[in-house]
Order: sequence, then C-alpha cells, then structure tokens
Amino acid sequence: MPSSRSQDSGGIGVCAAEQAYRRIKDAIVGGDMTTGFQSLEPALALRLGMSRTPVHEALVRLQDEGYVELKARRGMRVTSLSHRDIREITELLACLEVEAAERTAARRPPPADVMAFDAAIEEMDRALEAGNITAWNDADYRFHLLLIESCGNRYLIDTAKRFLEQANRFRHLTSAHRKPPVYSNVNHAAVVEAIRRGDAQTAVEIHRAHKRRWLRELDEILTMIEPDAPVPVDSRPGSANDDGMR
Amino acid sequence: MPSSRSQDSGGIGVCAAEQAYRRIKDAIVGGDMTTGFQSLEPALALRLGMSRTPVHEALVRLQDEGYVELKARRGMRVTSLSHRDIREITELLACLEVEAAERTAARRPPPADVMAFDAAIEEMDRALEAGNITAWNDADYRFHLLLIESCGNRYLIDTAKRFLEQANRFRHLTSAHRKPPVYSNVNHAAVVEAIRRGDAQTAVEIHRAHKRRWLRELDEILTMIEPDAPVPVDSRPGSANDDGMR
DNA sequence: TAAGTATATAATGCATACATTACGAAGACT
DNA sequence: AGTCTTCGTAATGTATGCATTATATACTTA
Repeated sequence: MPSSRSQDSGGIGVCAAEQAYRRIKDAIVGGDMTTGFQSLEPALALRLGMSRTPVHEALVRLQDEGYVELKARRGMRVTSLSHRDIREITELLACLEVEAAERTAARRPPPADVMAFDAAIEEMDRALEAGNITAWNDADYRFHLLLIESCGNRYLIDTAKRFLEQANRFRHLTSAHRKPPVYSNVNHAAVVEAIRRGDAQTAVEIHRAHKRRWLRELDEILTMIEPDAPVPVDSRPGSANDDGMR
Repeated sequence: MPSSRSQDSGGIGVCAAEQAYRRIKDAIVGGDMTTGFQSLEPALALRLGMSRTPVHEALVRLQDEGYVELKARRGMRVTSLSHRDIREITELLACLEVEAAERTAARRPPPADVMAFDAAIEEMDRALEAGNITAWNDADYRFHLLLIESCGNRYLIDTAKRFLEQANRFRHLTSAHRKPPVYSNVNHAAVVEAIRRGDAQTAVEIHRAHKRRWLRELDEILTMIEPDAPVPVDSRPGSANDDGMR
C-alpha cells in the first residue's frame, strides 16, 4: 500500500522520483541528513543527478510524512524533533504496537512465524551478552517489525511501520544513554510466549507494561540530555547549513 | 503538520498542486468520485484547469494515503474498499480513538473544552429524536474529531484524523443500514462524563466497549450487504469509466 | 478464420523553460 | 551612522516539450 511505482520494490528500474524519495528519507532516518539541515531543490537535484521535478515531488511527500518542512524560498529543512516530538511518536508507536501484539496473539500465527520471533530474541540475547549495542538495536528493530507485520491489519501495519521508521531517527540517541536493556529481552520473550499460546490478553498486558516502563525511562533520558529544545540527532548540532551530508 | 504550503489553510492563494490534492480528495471522500473511477492525468488536468504537473503531484500524494492507485498507463483509479479494508480501517480508528479518549481524560481539559463535547452530544440527541440521519452523522463526526483533537499528542491527532477521513468514505453506507444509534449517544455522554472527572480508566473502558460493539454491528451490516467483493460506495457501482463525477 | 506480429497512438515521467515572488544587498536620504 | 527604499538575483511553482513505453488495432500469414 505504501509508495511504489511500476517496479515493486528496490529493483533496478525504479523511477527517479521514487529514488529521490527513498534516498532522502534514508539519509534522514540514517542520520546522514541531520536535523536542521537545509537544502534547495537545485542543489538536491544536482546531488541526486536528476532534474528538479522528481526532487520536488519527493520533498512534498516527505513533508506529508513529517520528515521535512518546506519553507518558501528556503527550500527543505529536515524537521527537528523536540523532546515533545520524541515522546509523542513513542507514545503513538506504543499504542499501535500493543494493538499489534493483541491481534498477533489472537491470530495464533503458525509455529514457523513464531520461530522468527524466537530468532530475533535469541539474537538480542547474544548481542546483549556481547555488549554489542548495534547488533541489539538491529535485532530489536526486527522484533518490533515482526510484531507489527504479523498483526493482520494492513492499515495498522503501514501506520506502525511509518512511525517505527520515524523512531529510528532518535533510536541511536536513546540507546547511547540507556542502561543495558535486559528487561526488554525478557519482556519480548514473554510476549512471544503469550503469542505462541494465543493469549492475547497477556500479550497486551506485558507489552503495555513494557512500553510504559520504556516511556518512563525515555523521559529520564530526555531530561538528562538537555532541558529541551530541538534534539541533536547527531554529534554535530551546529553544522547545518554548509553541506550536512556525510 | 499535514499538508499545507505557503498559505496556511484554505485561503485564496493556495497553489495549484494543493488545490488539486484537496479537490480530488474531497471528491473521493464526499462520494463524488466513486470507487473504481478511473481517469487520466490529462483529463484531470483539463477538468481542474491546470497543467499535468500539479495534478501528478497530487495523485502521488493521494496514492501514499491510499485513496488512489496509479497504474502504469491506466492513470489513477479510486481505490475500492473491500469489507476487509472497511473492517481494518475501523479497527485501527477504534484503537486510536480509545487512546485519544484516555489521553484527553488524563489531561483534564478545561470546562470550556468539555462544553464543546456536550454541545456535540446534545446535537446528536436532537438529530436522533428528529430522525435526521445526516445531522446525526455530522454531530457524531464532530464528536470524534473533538475527542481526537483534544488528546494532546500531535502525531496521534494527525493519524487519527487521517483515518477518520478515510472512514467517511463508507460512513453513509453503514449509516443507511444500521439501527438508530441510541447507544452511541449514551456511550459518548458517559465518555464525556469520565473526561470531565479526569477518569482516564473509565473513559478507556467505555469507549473501548463502544467500539467493540460497533465493530460487531459493522460485521453484521457487511455480511448483510453482500458476501464480499469491493463495496459499492455509492448507488451506481457500474458507472466507473465514463465520467464518474456528479 | 484465427493467431501472431508490427505499427501507431497516446499516456507517463522527466527535463527544461518561464513567470512570479521573496529575500538580500546596495544606495540614498535624514 | 542608521534606516528606508529600490533593484537585482535566484528559488519556487507550473507549463510545455520530449523520450519512453505500453496498449490497441490492423495487417499478414498459416
């Protein structure tokens, strides 16, 4: 249901507008275009090796999704995520994921699907033992993606994925400041256990409690980092205007 | 946060692309462009009195939101909503609204805001007594919009509004087949009472039960209407290709 | 007559061109 | 010297033009 044109996904022949959309979004989510980064359409078009038309289309779409602001004459600006933004995105995502957990459990997915959850959790365990934060993040991301994608409601899937992507913009920020997330692994395992049993009620309760706890921790992290103001999404908050990609 | 450019909202000087976006979307939501309606960019551009460029931009955005499908060479096609689509949209909206009810109650909005809820419910009561379905729909819509917009989470607001709009595409369909929604008024009033007291727990419970009941009723309506297949969003399911606007 | 192929038509996606407009810089006036 | 005004520059939004491609139709051959 989300964006795709002609070619279905990531192949060779994707049209320029789609490429522009993905490359810019990836740059923002991946931290290569930092919060506050500004650029003009001609510059972007030059960098992406295409004309302004597809770039313009991509920017409008990204504005709809909240990734950039288009200000007259100033071109695009990567939206800054205030503490409030981060909290609100996390809250919404929590709500959506809890619903997804309930539906997934109620659907009683086939054992093969549940094994994918197990695999993700095992990898989270391994990464935690090894102290490999990046690997843990990847596995955790995959777990949440699995949970979302197996809920059966395509609109819920699209929406939750959209905000999971948004959340990736500040994931590294929080993961740098949080204590080793042992309880995440335990909770996730318990949710999977409930899913395996088809126990939707328990899945909801555990996942909701987990998300509540995470929100409290997030609040602590945020107040620790800085009183408020737009959050530095990477290590160079000042270097906005010059080139900003790296 | 959603779409707008230069001019903030609905003024005179909105750019052509934004106008195209709104007019086409309004036509779809308002039932003027019926499910399955197809059109080519040149034809739309002609009808809207602009060139293909802004029309193209609008269509891509509408595709992102699930209102149209763009098939190579076939132009745009207004997406058909299957029973499954209707159910999934309603489920997601229920989830979002329950969360909004909880947050609204937890925020303890000022009495002036709560009076707006009262006004909407009073109008629902009046419309129900008078048997005026249209008026009831309008008031009900306003109630849900109020509930959403007073939750305090801007991302939740945007998302819920988006699906409330989608739900308007099939609202008339369900409202034609459902029995007089007395329990809606009662439930909504109870939710408002909980909001007034700041009782988030009760607000959630009532609204969730209300939505559950509504989903069951929706299922009955849907199975009654037709086994499945794309739902006729207006009374003329066949007249897709010729002109489709009315 | 039917099936396959070739050609023509036209819609899409992108590039370019143009008009509008906003922002900045420079100069003039107080 | 500071402020206001005017002019120039350049970015945006849209229109148009062009290349690509897919579909439909017509023609040819078995």
